[in-house]
Amino acid sequence: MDAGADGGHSSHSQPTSIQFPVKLYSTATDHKPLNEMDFFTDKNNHDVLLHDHSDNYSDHNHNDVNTGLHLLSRNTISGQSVRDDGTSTDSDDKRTKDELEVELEKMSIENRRLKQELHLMMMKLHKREENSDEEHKPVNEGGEMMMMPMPFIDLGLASLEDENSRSTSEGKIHDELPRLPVNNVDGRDHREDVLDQVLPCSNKVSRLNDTKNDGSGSIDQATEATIRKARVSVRAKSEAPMITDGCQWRKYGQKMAKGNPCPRAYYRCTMAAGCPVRKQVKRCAEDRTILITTYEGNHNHPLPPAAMAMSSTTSSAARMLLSGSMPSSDGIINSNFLARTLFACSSSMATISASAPFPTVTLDLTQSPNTFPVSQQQNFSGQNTALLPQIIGQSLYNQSKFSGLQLSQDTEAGTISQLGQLSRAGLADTVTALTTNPNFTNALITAFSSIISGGSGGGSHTNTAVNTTNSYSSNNGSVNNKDSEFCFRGN
DNA sequence: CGGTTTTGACCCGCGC
DNA sequence: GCGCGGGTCAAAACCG
Repeated sequence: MDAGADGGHSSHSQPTSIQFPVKLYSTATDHKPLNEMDFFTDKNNHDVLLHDHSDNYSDHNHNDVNTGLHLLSRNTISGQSVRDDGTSTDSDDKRTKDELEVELEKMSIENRRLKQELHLMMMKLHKREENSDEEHKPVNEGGEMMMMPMPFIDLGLASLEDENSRSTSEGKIHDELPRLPVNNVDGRDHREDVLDQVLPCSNKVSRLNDTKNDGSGSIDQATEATIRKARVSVRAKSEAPMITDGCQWRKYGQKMAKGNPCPRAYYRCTMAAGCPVRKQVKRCAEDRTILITTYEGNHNHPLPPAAMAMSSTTSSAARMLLSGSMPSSDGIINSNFLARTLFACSSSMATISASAPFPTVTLDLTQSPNTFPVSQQQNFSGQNTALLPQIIGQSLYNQSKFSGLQLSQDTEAGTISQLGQLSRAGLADTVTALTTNPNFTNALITAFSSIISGGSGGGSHTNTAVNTTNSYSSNNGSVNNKDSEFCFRGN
């Protein structure tokens, strides 16, 4: 068999009894196959998102793994260089225990801060419910902070794909969220509100797309099909047969792809029964050191933090693509719009392929990310990679502000339908404004770069490099309305 | 023994 | 209608 995507390596067998999220995250790390490219295992920090550092994560197996990464980015841990194989340089040895403790303490503080923020959101929600005339239950009778399963920050297609089923039989993703009191004035489950507050922009953008629920639905069948088929592809240099993205996968097929001597492997998510997420893993025909992983669909179950990073990031990219793919009121397919915009802002980061069978966002991590503006690097340097979903969510949010997108924070009944009634042209403008601003794409790529640096090198505080040539020249790529593929190159 | 991988068969959409 | 290619199924083999 060709040393292709599959390579006869098994996805890690993991306990079917899931004690989310700690158990899974820990297990995924500990049982990582040695020949698997680990994108998201961040050895020094992780779960500041919602969990204490003092818990189970601390006993990660820190075996050095030769990921086979040939990443061009410069890996750093708190400013110190590390080799690509994840081992530290000599200077690392000089790090004192105190320094590590200080770092840990910083992360703990950040963890607490985020917890407080979440708690505040929950309290806010609770307060709003108290103000209603309806009888209600406290958000959390124990008075403790409510732990939210990870999917609540999933920006992904689930809201599009699965809300379809929600309207009829209560979508699974929605039900994965903890039950908040539903007996509100509007009778609406206010988990929606929590979603809004955690990621104000991205989720509302998703709802802009989701016009089916409010009866004003105007997304036709073709668009729905496009939505379901939208994919996010990640290109990365790796000799490993597969990247570790925090999820469990089961291989269900392999095919020889036309024009590629390397087989394409098909995987489905096995973290939950009936999870619709699939991924394809193949190698680039031109450069077999490049591993191409394509994700489709969205998880219908809680994800470990490591998986959230990938899920949210790819979903954000997909969201952007899908937003741009919506037919606008003036009849222009906005993928054109988006494509032109991307070209205009950065040809080095955006290429378009008409060969993709489905709308595909490609995150190209095979190039050096060292070409971002210093300001942007500084924005993300030192960010905890476990915060990637927030980084991207914030990125989306910030860019929406830049673009003048002022989506109502109001979560009263009817808001969703109001959002759904926003004109498509307005959405197109929003998407365009979003993507016109190079900060967004830079942010996305930088965040990914941080992940890679962190995952391969074990560093948590990854600084992107110093070289800051940011070229935004034009490109002569073609645009295909139906089969657009946007490729963000960290070049 | 249960879960995963392998691999040929099958299905389906698309272009001619 | 036919062939092709992508994607999935499912039985057998494999593995821990």
